[in-house]
Amino acid sequence: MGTSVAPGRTSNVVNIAHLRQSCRSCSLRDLCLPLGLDQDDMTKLESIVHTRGPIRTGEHLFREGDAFHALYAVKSGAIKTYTIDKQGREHVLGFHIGGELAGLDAIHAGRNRCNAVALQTTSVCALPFARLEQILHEVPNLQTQVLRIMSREVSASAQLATDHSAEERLAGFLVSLSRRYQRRGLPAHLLSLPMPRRDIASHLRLATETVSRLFARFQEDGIVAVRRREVEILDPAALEKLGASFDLDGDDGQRRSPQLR
Amino acid sequence: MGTSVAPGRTSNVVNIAHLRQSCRSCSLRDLCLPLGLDQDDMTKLESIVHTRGPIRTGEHLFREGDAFHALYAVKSGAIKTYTIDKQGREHVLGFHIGGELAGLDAIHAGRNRCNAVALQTTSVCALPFARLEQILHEVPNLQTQVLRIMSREVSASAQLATDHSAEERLAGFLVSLSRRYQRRGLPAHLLSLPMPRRDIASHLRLATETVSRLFARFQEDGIVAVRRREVEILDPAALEKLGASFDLDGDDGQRRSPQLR
DNA sequence: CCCCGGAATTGACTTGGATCAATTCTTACC
DNA sequence: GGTAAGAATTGATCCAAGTCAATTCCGGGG
Repeated sequence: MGTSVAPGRTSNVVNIAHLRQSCRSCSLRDLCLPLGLDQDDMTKLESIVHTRGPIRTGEHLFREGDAFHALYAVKSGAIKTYTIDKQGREHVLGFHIGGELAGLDAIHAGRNRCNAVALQTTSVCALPFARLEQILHEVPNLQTQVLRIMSREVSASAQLATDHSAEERLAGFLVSLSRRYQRRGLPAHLLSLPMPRRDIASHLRLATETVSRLFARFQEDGIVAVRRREVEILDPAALEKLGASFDLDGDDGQRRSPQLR
Repeated sequence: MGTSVAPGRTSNVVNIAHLRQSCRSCSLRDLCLPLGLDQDDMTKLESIVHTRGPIRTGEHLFREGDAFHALYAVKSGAIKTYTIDKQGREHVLGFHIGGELAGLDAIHAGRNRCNAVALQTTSVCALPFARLEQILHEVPNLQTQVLRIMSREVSASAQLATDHSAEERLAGFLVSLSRRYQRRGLPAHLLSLPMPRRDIASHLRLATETVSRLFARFQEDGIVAVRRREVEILDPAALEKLGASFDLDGDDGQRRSPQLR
């Protein structure tokens, strides 16, 4: 797998040469790590990043138990992470769309704690962790970024834990997805979900049927319009009121002026 | 309790002078950040850390919305972190005992995302974040430590999310507490819980009554002996089997030889 | 020592969401 | 274009855990 795209002969070479300088011109530049880096810093980051060609739907990016050597930034497409418990049940831990980082939970144990599989054709940037750690020393802004991203991850799961009822959980999920789509530059009120109901259900610890019924209910109430995997948010305010969630980014819009230090 | 024992007049001065060099001699040295630091590195860390005298039961260490400037390492005692949702309900996010770090979720937003309150008389070390960030550049091992700790936090919440039934959640909670007590040097099979049932329930998203009933059930089954806040684990294996959880530290005992890089 | 108030337990009842079971809708492939 | 296989919806029933309501257990203060 790996870079074995369409099995073209030269594709590897071309890819790497082309993508080596991708951070600078990447459309996700403001989402992924490079936020606030100057040209020099960017060059350092680019020197370690390498893009992995399209991963097709259902292919795995990594598996639980694999030795950990890289973090992955999603460039396009979407992945889900999950574990299998002792009883053989799958638990979806999360979804990652463009501009989001996967694999952070592996740092601690030195091996991956979950499986990551593509929900669509997906391409990712691999950030070899050993090298990343080195340049974190040299590039203060990058260190800050990584710490902030990990911190956000911690907040996000705390967030999820506060939603109680099935209704709150699904509403919260849609609100969170909407925000992430927006950040990513996608329409915030017309979500095209990359994952099946089953995965949403597993992620929210609900039965598939419950998710389906809730979508139906939200639709009856005029909050959303659901067409299979396409969810149009008609009444964002109502949705936010249903979720117990607060804003993950802190006080609306403060994000531009990082309060740190 | 810290070192301020009897409330002497000069205790503050003495405290600070004494505690400035505490990391080196701290009994939590192997738990908290300093793991694997040499003398020089330790000195740097000590230069920024300062201990905060006893926080009494019910006193807050920080509150949601406060500007973030420090991480806190618990030296002795225990704290809980929680949020209040829009409906005014309290949600316990977690508990921190000696050797554990609180406030990691605040880095991202630049302000605290939750409240932290002492469950017992507690003393903590404050790590001013701005200065910590600086020395992370200079002390590679420390950076690694911080990344690993944050990563573990991420794994831990993923972990919690995989437990489904009430039984699994309480069993998992006890197993996790037991491991943390052990790491901290406390008896792993005789837990004295610093928190009331209500907090356990909130943390596990259960009703207090359910927690109570489950303790009763576990006791009937000979898995634990419960005497109010004292829980004796009689059959650790059975408890572990009940929780869906896997080992947070990865492959048993590897911890001494960090697999990273 | 007794009394008070919060913590914990125990019991009776209710309910949200799971489970089981069809049925319909989509998409992919002959 | 027809069919097969999975995805999603819808309906009927059941049960784990929540809620409501006492009761008991402690620890602290007068």
